[in-house]
Amino acid sequence: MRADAQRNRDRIVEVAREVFRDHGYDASLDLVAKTAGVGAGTLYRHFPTRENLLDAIMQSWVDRVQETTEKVLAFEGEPRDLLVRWLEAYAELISLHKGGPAKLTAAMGNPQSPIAHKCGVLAGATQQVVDRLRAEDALREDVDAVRVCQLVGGVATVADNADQPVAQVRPLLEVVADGLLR
Amino acid sequence: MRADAQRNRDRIVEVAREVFRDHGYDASLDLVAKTAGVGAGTLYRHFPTRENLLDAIMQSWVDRVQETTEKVLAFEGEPRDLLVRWLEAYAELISLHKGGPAKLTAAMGNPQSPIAHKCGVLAGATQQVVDRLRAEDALREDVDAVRVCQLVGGVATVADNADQPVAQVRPLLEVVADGLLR
DNA sequence: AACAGTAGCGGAGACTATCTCCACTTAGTA
DNA sequence: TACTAAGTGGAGATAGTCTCCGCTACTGTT
Repeated sequence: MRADAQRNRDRIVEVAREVFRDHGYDASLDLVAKTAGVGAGTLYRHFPTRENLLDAIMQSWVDRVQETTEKVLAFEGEPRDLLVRWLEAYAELISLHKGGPAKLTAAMGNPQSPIAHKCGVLAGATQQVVDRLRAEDALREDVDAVRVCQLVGGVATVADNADQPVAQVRPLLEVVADGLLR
Repeated sequence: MRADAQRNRDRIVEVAREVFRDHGYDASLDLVAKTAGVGAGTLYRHFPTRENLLDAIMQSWVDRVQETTEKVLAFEGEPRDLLVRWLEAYAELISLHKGGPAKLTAAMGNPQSPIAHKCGVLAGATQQVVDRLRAEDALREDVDAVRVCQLVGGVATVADNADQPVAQVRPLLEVVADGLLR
């Protein structure tokens, strides 16, 4: 990629992050372009869809997921504790942006989605948690990582839609955790 | 209201129901107007916002909720059976329209919403189920009707976002049910 | 340093959806 | 039948998405 194109790309991502934070994820993309000082065509060439742009913005989010994941997986203790910790971490991670829970949970089950691969870390970590609980025979038989993600995703989506802070759904996550365990 | 205005109103509601079913909740309102054979102005005078129109459409939905509710509440059997039946009925009822789970679950916690009062029947029925389980001391202490609604709403929302049929989330509802019970 | 070739740019404008305005039509009434 | 105000419809204002293409200027070559 040419140097000036790279500069524009970076600038668009940087500006978009601010615009989306200030105006919500529905903000006009033309506004993003104008604020970044580029034409609409330039924005759309770099990011054909809104999702592609979100994808780029989320790169820093992926780093954060990685970090949190390692922390939780390092935990050695009761299965229920591990599970609750993971569910909470998961809910928090997907709720960092308004609209995140719904978007990420939908992307999780749809490999076509441009942000699907960003979810890989989350899916992988959930799988690891499931494996550990399975090894200790603490989990229901009919449960897999996908279902865990769906359940937490659902709870987080509800909180997000109601403009509630994620912290407030802890009791729901405990219910989910107890339902997941034997 | 003048007779012709009433006719137009009824026709718009009838047509909108079909259009929304076929094209999703985001269908163009101008399309609804055109299909109903009225001008956009007529539609917007009767229903200033999209939500107002949805509200009108949902009247028949309320009737259906009432009916289903009575059926489930008439069930006499094991607490877990009752709960699972209700969770399934609930999920199905809020999933009748694409986008319904998210909209209804959000409205459930927001009394300002134009469709909030439509949820009264659902909330009431859930409360009745909770009361019965509570009487039999089958429910966790920290659980109330609101939380039950949030959990099922979340699961249904995930299914809806992923374009899965509601029937497919039965296992998730069982997990939720087991988590809710003592 | 000058040049050529092309990657990349910008923004006008096509397209679509929402919603308003007001000249015109028609139901209800006397 | 004639009056009047409730009701209508659809053109057009406004706003967002996305494309097209003539022009600009970056980069590698000489």
